[in-house]
Amino acid sequence: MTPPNTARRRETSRRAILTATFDLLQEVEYAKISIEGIASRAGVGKQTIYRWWPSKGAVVFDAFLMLSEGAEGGPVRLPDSGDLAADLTMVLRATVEELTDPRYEQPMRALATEIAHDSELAAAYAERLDGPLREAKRERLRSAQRAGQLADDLDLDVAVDLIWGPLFQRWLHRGGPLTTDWTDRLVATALDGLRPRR
Amino acid sequence: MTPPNTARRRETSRRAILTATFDLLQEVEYAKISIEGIASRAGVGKQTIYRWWPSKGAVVFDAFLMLSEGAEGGPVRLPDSGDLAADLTMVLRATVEELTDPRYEQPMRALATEIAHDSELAAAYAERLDGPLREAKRERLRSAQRAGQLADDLDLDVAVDLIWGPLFQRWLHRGGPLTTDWTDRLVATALDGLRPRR
Amino acid sequence: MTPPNTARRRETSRRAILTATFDLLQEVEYAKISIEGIASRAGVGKQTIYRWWPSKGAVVFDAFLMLSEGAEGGPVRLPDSGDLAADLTMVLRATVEELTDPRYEQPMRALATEIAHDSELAAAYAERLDGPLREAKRERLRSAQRAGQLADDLDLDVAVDLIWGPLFQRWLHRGGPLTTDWTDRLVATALDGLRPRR
Amino acid sequence: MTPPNTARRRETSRRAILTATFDLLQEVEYAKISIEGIASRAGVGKQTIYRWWPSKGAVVFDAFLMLSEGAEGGPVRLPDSGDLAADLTMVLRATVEELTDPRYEQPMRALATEIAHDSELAAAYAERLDGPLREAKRERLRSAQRAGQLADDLDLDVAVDLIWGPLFQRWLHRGGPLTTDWTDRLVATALDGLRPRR
DNA sequence: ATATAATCGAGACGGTACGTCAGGTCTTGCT
DNA sequence: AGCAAGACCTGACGTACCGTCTCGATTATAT
Repeated sequence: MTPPNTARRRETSRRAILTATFDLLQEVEYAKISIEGIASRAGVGKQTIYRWWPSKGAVVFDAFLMLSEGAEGGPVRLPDSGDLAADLTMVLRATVEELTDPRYEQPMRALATEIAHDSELAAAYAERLDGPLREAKRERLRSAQRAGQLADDLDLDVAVDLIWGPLFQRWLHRGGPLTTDWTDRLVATALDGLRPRR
Repeated sequence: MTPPNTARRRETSRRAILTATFDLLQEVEYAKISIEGIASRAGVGKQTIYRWWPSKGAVVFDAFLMLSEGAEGGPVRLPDSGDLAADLTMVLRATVEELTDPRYEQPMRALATEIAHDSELAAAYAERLDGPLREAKRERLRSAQRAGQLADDLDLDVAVDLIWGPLFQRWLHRGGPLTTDWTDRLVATALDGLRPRR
Repeated sequence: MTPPNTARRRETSRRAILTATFDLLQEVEYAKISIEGIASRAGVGKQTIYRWWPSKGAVVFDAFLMLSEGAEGGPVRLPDSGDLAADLTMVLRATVEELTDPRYEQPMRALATEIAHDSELAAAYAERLDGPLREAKRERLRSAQRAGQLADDLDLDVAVDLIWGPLFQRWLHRGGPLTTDWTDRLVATALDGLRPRR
Repeated sequence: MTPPNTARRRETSRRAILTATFDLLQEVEYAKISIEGIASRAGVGKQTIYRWWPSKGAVVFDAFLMLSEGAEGGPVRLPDSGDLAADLTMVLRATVEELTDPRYEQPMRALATEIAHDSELAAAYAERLDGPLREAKRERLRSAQRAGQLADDLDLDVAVDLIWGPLFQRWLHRGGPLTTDWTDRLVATALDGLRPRR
């Protein structure tokens, strides 16, 4: 994602570009964001963007990366109180909070749709951004599995998809309101399954 | 979605535009499709598009609508052999087939991302395109519920999300390969839930 | 200038079009006047204009024709007090008045430049609009010639051009201010010639 | 007539645009010339035209300017054989030749009518294009005046208008054929005046 | 008085050009 | 060498009009 020799690269320009990008994402519709706009907002020549990023999506992606690296101190962990249902409920509620936060909603939709169209970006996303988070989710489930709260033969990847897939889908496609009621039922249903339990 | 008086509208132009749109969606990346391109491909003046549709997304949407209306004869129904697991497995495999069909993949990604950015479009999608299909899904589950195969207190809407949400999410975000193996495990896990039975 | 059978033609529409045209000429730059604009201002279908006039210039021309026919009662005559210099001075001052009248300046510039580009229109202009006026000018000079105030062998057509040519030229090309001082000197110089007398 | 900083301007583009403009003026009716047409003929982006010229008329004007600057070597001078009538006759015949030359007629009509509608352009024309020529005309007359061939109190500006005004007027408004016979009579009448001598 | 046919208003249509915005490349000095 | 600045060619935007073409709904004779 950064072709030439990084040595002489000016760090201040890089940060200015990524910050300007993220700021713009919050302010205007994604489709209306332009390289020119980013450059002028960042006080940077267009060439400086084209030199270091192959596409607008890549800039957006790096803007998120910068943000997440800034936030992070050490590996991500999901809460583990021993009560899986309670922990999941809490995490999903927090996720909903973030997804509907006006500061992040538009930028995240932008990232999501860029990924949908660009498989290289999708791979980078899977590795750099989603990877650690997904591992944390898997880890929390593994812990529950060890505690006998989940089926032994459960495919943890499928399980992660089963819980978070519906949430992201509903959010991205506006399938309905993201209420706590809904997330709570989602967790319960995923844990118990559709079939009647005795 | 169609502002002026529809009376004098020329049906041949309308069809030409929608057909051209869908054809283009298969050939070139969505972002590179232009109103100008659609108009010239359809042999139509640009104004004729701007007169009847408010945005590129709306045209794309109507192109899908035309397609689905053409295909449909009566209400959509999911197979009902009495064996829910088998039926769902089959339907999901077919869905995967469609989602990865080169003719439809790009157009459907385009539609999905347009919906993600335009809530009006999302509403129209929910009502006109996804609505009947979702009702069919719910109906199949209701039938199973009546047969005692699903929990009595199951929220069918959540159930639908639980099965199809992960699928669409994995497809759209390229979360991994869409193999029959994965869909089969998805169905099984959704039906049984994450918790151990017995 | 009016092709089909004039019998069934609606006179009210014709007048509305010509009036609207002349009004528009006063209000907006000639280049910005459109058939659509005239039609909508006149409350008339575009086809009604296209049916009866071959070009925008022709409509403008007819608008002038209508005006001049309205004004006229009998043939045009220039004043003839017996004092040619005085009469010409007066007439030229009046002409300047008209050429710089804000109600007429723009429309007349429009007509003048249409004529410059369309020789058919120029012929119609020469015959219907300029013709009678030019004949009146010639007649006034002929009268002076009979009175021995002009050279016997004078070509009256050249004489008319010599007096009014410079005026129109200065007006149309904005060669300088059209003051009474200038017109008076023009008349005097034209009458006496450039060469020294005696 | 040239807004931004001229420093970075590409001279090749400028010349291509002006040349293309002049060429087009010879080929097609002025009203049918478009910025788009000029740009494509010149192999230039439209923006490059809009960047440096405010209007189509300004481009046309500069095209003429380029031509006249190319032709010129030093200040313009009218022939001075000592015989004013002969010299003027010759010059007017040459002017007629030029005005009716198929290469220049349409372009010059275009320039003339642009000037008629745009007073800024008219001012630029008066200063840059017509100015030197008019001074040459005045100078020739001044020389004749010194030689006692013209009245001492003659206003040379009026005199210039008296000779060339009728010519341009007849040409632009197609007032009649531009024969040598007519121009010769024009010169004679202007010199002698309308009043009888002796 | 009624049929009948041209004219009318309205405005959709396939086009062309408008003047603007942005994309991505290239060039020019400055640091 | 990287950079800010910005000119350049390209292509698309959304709008305004072009001149043609239906549509009913008036008229104004010609039956």
